Amino acid sequence: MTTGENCGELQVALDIIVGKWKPIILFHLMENEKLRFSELQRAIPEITKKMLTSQLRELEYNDIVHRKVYQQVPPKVEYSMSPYGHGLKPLLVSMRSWGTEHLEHLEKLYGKDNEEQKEQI
Amino acid sequence: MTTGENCGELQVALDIIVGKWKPIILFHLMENEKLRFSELQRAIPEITKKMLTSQLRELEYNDIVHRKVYQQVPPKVEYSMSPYGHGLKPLLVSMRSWGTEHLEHLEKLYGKDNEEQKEQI
DNA sequence: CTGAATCCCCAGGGATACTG
DNA sequence: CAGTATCCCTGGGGATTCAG
Repeated sequence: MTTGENCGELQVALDIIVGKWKPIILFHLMENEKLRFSELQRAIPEITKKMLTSQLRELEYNDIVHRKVYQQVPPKVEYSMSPYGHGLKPLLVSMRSWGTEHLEHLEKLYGKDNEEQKEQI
Repeated sequence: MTTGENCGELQVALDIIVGKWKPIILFHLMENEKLRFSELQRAIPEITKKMLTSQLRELEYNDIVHRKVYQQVPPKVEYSMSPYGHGLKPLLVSMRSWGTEHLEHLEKLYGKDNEEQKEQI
């Protein structure tokens, strides 16, 4: 087996949770059970409808989130983690804690004002 | 605590391993102990020098990989996982296995020919 | 051999307006 | 309310060239 051969699978996993908005969307859905489209919008004020829609659609395609449409007027749509999607939570949590520790590590390396140094790359 | 508040940490973790080439670079370095610049190039033929350099620089800044320069002519540079960087391996491996399982899951959902359907999003 | 510097392109997002 | 549809712009990468 050549090295890095099965790296595509990692990429697959990344594609699910990468995207400017997917992480925050996922955390909101992890902590809130059910959220309407407008609730997600209010929770993430900077996101546009277009982006929210597309990110949710991708997550839905990957069976991470479930989309429940209430046939009524005015429309009502609820998003939630799918049963399968819950299997992603441990990974999400692990990544978040690694990120937290990494921030501290960077601080040790470069000091508190590491933002400027980051620019210099 | 408002929901999604600490999502930035997840983003931090993602920024490390995201990038078209970082995953494959990391797997090569995980499995090979030490690799020269040109060896990485040969291992990943499609990558350009520019990209390889920039991705390695970012990984180096984050103390994931170590860069050892031999002061000699012709130049020789060896890249390897840093001691700290090894702490990322479990996460990488977890993500890869999740990715593997997810591919099977998608296959169950959409069948073997899921590439076409993916286009339809 | 290991990069740095330039130029260039296009797809991923943002802003805005419209619709069932 | 929950999206589409359009237009537009930026920057992440690719190709190529130069350099120590």
